[in-house]
Order: sequence, then C-alpha cells, then structure tokens
Amino acid sequence: MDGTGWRPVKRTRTFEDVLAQIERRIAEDGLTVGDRLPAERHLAEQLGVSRSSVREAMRVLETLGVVSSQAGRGPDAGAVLTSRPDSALSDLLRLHLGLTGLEMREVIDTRHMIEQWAAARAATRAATRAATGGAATTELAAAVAGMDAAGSPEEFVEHDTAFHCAIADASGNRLVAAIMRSLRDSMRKYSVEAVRRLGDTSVLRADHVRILEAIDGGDPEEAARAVSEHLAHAYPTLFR
Amino acid sequence: MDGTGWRPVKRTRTFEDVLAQIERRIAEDGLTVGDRLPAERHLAEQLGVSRSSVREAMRVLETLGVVSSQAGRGPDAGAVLTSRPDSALSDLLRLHLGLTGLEMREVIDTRHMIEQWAAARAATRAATRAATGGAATTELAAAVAGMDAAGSPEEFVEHDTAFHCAIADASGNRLVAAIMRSLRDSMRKYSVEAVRRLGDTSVLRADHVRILEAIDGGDPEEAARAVSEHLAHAYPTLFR
DNA sequence: ACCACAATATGGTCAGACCATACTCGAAGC
DNA sequence: GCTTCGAGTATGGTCTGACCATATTGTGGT
Repeated sequence: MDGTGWRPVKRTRTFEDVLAQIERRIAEDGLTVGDRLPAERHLAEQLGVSRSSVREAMRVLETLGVVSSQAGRGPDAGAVLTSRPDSALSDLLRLHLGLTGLEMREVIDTRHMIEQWAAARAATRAATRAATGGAATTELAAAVAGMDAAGSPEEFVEHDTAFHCAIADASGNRLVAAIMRSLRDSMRKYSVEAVRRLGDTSVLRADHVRILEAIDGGDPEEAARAVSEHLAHAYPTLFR
Repeated sequence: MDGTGWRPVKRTRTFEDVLAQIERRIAEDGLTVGDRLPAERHLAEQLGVSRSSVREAMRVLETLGVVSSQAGRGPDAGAVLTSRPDSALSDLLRLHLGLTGLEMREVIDTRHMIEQWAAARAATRAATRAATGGAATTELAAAVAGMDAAGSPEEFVEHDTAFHCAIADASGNRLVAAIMRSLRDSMRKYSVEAVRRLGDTSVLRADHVRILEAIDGGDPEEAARAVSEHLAHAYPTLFR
C-alpha cells in the first residue's frame, strides 16, 4: 500500500555516498585540476566501505571527465583531478542518438544555434582587440587550407570540423566550445555523407572564407548570416 | 626510448571492451528505450569477464543516462535502456564548475544564447499552429502564477526555472531543452543570490509576461529581444 | 658514481560469497 | 473457485581477499 504520500525513503547506494563525499571534499578543501585523490584502498578504509564501491564512484567521475586514473607509483599515479568534459559530452550524445532519444535534426539545429552565436561573438572579440594585432584566425585559415588539400570526404570533414570548432574556441566560451566539439563528433558520419552527396565543395569553401573574413573584420551580424547560409548550403535537405 | 613512432599500444581496460560490445549490440539489434539488457551475471559469463567489469560498464551507462537499473525480479527489473541525459548533463556541469574548469559567466552566456533561440523558435512554432488553437503557454502562465505566490527567493527561483525550461521545451528541441535544464540546475544557487540581491521582482514579472505574450503572439524577434532584456535585468552585473 | 634488482604503491581484474529486493508460483485456507 | 500467504528465485548491491600489471623508489653491489 502506498499512495498515502508516506515515504519516498530514498535509498542511496554506497557508491553514491562515496561520490557525494568526494565532491564535498573537492569543494571544502578547494581541490582543483591537477590535485590527487587518495588511493582507492585508502579511501575505502577511511570511508568504511569496500574498494568496489570506491571504484564504482571513480568510474562515474572518470566518465564525467573530472578524474583521470593512472596506475603505478609516484606523483603522476593515482586518481588525478582533471576537467575534460569533451569526451563525456560526446559519449552522451552518441549513445542517446543511438537510442533515438534524440534525432539528428535536433543536433543540427542546436549546432546552428551555437555556431551563429559563436561566430558573432568571435567577430566581436576580434573587433575589440584589433589593436593588439593578434589575428585569432590563423587556425581557421589553416583549416581552410586543410580542406583544400583533402582527398576524400572523410578528410574534408576532418578539417571542416576543425574549422567550426575553432570558431567556437574563438568565442572564448569553453562550455560552448565543448558542446560544439561533441556535437561535431556525433555528427561526423552524417557530415561525411552530406559532403559526399554534395559532390562539389567549392560553395562550402566560399562560405568558409566569407565566415573567416567576417570574423576577422569584426562584423558579428555578417558572421552570423554567413554561418546560417553556410549551413543551408551544407544541409539543403534540412533547411527549407 | 620512444619518439620512433613505434607504438601507442592502446591498452583497453576490460570494462571498456564490455561497453563497446554493449553499444554494438544496441546498434546491431536495434535496441531502444524500454528494452532490457541481459543480467549482469549473464553478461559476465557470455563475455567471459568478471561481474565487476560488467558492473563498471553498467555504472558508466547509468552515469550517461542510458540505462536504469532496478533490483528484483520481473519485467521491470534489471538494466533497462532509457534516455535521460538531464541528470548526466547536470552532474557534468556541476562538477566542472566546482573544479573551476568552467566559470559561471560562461554558463550564463550559454544560457543567454540558448534561451533567445528557444524563445524565438517557440514563437515561430506557436504562430504556425495558431489554427489548431492549442496554446502551448499554459505551463508558462502557471509558472508565472507560481512566482507570484512565492514566499522566498528559493521558491521564486523554483518557478522561474520552470518558466524558462518550459520555453526550452516549447522550442521542440529536446537536446536544447536538456541543456537548458542542466544549466538552470547548476545555476540555482547563483540565481537565488541574484534574486535576493535584486529584492524587487516586479521587473522580472513584467519581463516574463512580455516573453509569454511574444511567444503566444508568434513574434520571434520580439521574443528574443524580451529574453535578452530580461536577462540584463536579472543579472545587471554581467551585462554592461 | 653507476647500475641491477628488490620493495612498494597504485589501478585493474577476478572469484565467490552474502544481502536486499521484488516478482512468480504453488499450496493452504476460505 | 477465489484469495492469501509463504517459499522459491532472479536481480542488483556490497563485501572480502586475492592476484596481476605497471611504474616509481630504495638499496645494495660493483
């Protein structure tokens, strides 16, 4: 009999408890990237749980990209705190796409949104630091060159991905950049197929140059427009 | 001695192998949400590995929100495939924020981007199905009422979060909605503090109504503008 | 001073046991 | 026949203790 609103009685598995305590320690002790966590055996003993439970907690943290484990001895061994959300996000997207809990259309729309924003932001940043002289578009130019030299759709997409991720990096927002990388990662096969269907990539090249120049010229609106039209060219079936 | 380009020799842990095989089976057998995975003991035997390794793989899948485990017997027991990326994303953001691998500024900027897009998209959708009569803004109105009745900043933020997540839902993009939910989740404390600092929430209320009406009226540009100005009101220190 | 090798600390894996949970099914009682 | 209760059983959750692989550290001999 339930339904009386009596008790959810949240039973928490012990590895979740371990997880919570590790997170608390990170916050309270101000641990940060590069710091080491205690060894699994020590943690198990100090927390009064089995090593298996500690290991499951470690597996979760590793999956989320906050620790990186290394066997052996010395300063580099053990569980070290890191901050690499990229692969975690990629795994997440890939698996959920595989379960059709998400559709490619949604991924592409999200990418459209992010990339317009990132390009505009990158252009703004380029404009405000024009005096410093440092062109942040060397990576973009290199990616364009890579696409020119590509001998296959796979290779083309490789450099195309680098180009668009560089735009996200240039926005200066690491969260947006991480999301962008994982989006591109999970779109790879789809992009290769799109390029193959397209055949001629000269239109895409012109788009890329236009985007690059808009960013370099510090024109956010033009950058966003250029990105939008570029995506319409790359995925003509999706944007009517 | 290395540098000869000899050997990366990728050593793959056995639980990673288990993961790969599970993912392959999901793809090949066309498994989808609701389907069950074999029991841990069976998987271990069939794959010729220990149950611990299978469990670590399961923990990863659970962390990423693609399986949900339930003890006991019957159709609901065991590892069932699901697709709940929300808590995975929230955990990811929370932990990386805690490690200062990300800064709140980046989170808020990302939210700004997402919410402008989602509001505009929601308005467009509302316009195109205006004939069907179904106003998709009942949840939005309910959230506004909840904020009116709120007795504390915490309670206010609770309903405010519901309001803004409902906008993301109304965009029809589940990926964007999931990202939005996790962003709000990791911003909660920060938002409560912002509301407390603000004191008077009447400006926010007017903003909310304006956003709601823009979406209902099917005006994407106005919806995006309204969202943008709303965020400037809510976080005056961040937007100059 | 150098080198070879043992000691040690760490994560990775395994085997086997036990517990808690929750369904299944059959026997007992009505 | 129907209900009810309890044994059976399949499942995840946890623990123990062992062994292996790896990589640093210490030590002793040359």
